[in-house]
Amino acid sequence: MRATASILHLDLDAFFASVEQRDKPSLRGKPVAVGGVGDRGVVATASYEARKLGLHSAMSTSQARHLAPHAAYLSPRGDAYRQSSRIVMALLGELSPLVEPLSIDEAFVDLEAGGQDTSPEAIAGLVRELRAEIVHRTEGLHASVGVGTSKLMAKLGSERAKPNGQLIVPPGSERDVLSPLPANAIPGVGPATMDRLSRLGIRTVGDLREASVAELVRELGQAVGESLHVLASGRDDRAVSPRGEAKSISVEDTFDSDLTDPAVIASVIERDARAVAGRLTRAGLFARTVTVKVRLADFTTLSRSRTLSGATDNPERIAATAQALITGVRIGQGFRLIGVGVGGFAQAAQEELFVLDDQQASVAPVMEERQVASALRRGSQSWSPGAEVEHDEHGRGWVWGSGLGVVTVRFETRRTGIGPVRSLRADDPALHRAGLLPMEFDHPDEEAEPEHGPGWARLRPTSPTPDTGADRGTSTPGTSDPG
DNA sequence: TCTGGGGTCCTAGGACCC
DNA sequence: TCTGGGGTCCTAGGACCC
Repeated sequence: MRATASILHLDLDAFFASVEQRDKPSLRGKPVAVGGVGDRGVVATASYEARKLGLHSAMSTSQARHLAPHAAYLSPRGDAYRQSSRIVMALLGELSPLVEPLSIDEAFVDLEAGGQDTSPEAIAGLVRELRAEIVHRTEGLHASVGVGTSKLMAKLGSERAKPNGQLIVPPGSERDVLSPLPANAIPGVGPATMDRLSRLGIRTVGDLREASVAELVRELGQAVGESLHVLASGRDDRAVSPRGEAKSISVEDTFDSDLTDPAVIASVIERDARAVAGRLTRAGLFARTVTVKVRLADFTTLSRSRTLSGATDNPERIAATAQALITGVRIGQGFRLIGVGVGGFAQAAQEELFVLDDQQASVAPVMEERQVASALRRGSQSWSPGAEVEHDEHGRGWVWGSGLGVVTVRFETRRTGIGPVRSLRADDPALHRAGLLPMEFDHPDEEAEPEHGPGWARLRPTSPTPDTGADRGTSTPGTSDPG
């Protein structure tokens, strides 16, 4: 914990859904849910309009459709989210060399390390400009920002500032802010930990602080018990540290219906193993440990892993190891999910002296991709809802829905305003998948050192950014955003 | 209303080594 | 024969995050 509020936490509001609303003008102001659109899907992000109808992340899509039958249900467009994320992260990098991305839409920034003026007035102004600049560079996305004396306080601040707001938690107010919060306001306290805590009679962060460390450690284990007590007391000294290299890579699929056919299972393993190997190779990494994950029909989740004697990025080797591992799992009522992952990374391959045991695995016949697709009952060229397309005659648009050989497309982009809907034949030769519409501030290949110091405000293009949305959080007692 | 996908970190037991 | 103690690696599972 520091003397000044100089750690910033930024969270992009309803990120996936907001990107969709930005890129699809007809969805602005409407309920939108992004996630798995099938029977077994879950909502990854709901727009604020959808949240008013009771939708939220992790809710099953079938339940969401029940609550909000007229909302738009879209498959995620990872490339589009990464494009906007890059822009925001690059902007944060201009504030300080110490930026720690937590996920695609969240990051901590150490403003002190960036040489920023950390007086409350300066911070409030800086954050306001930062948020306006994000709207400008991302063409309309909003962020909520918290600033505090520690990571915990900054994160709680941005949480409270949502949506589209900012909040500086004043130094010295930490305990007062923390005490009344429910214990699960602390990141890391989920349902299981909350259950155990309530058995100890602990409900709030204040209760947590009063509890003895010994008791917490006994109930929750060494690491969780100790860190929880420290955080609850507001003594959070965790540094903002840019992420190291990834520690694992994995791919997994949940199937529309449980898989029981060994040949289909083998083909899925083969495909996933190759996908993982491809990502390894592109990252220039080699892995020693191969893991197979299986979820049974009754939702029990199993994993089997094997550590090789040398690191590899060889698709055949990874596939053979994964095949050998899954052969050891009884199929029973069927597999709901299958995943393949690798870990234990090395920078170079160390091929093994003995590569015998995996080859002995009885490998079921592997099917063609087309056969796998049909076995999984997924159209090999189905158009996923939300996908960007281009039509030779009608121009750019996105898939509204498809089925029975017909694709319905709305022809609009974030630059066009609301466009018309047309139904086309799914095999219309003039209809293509489209790439991302480029964004002015996106520089995916740029590895240049960001500019530090004086801040980006001076580097900003001269075109004025319209003021978007009022700050929320200015009226929250015990906080300082002079507005 | 049955529960995604991609990750990280922790725990606990057993093997193995000195 | 009646059995320490510590360290590291591996495996499996679980909690949690967005």
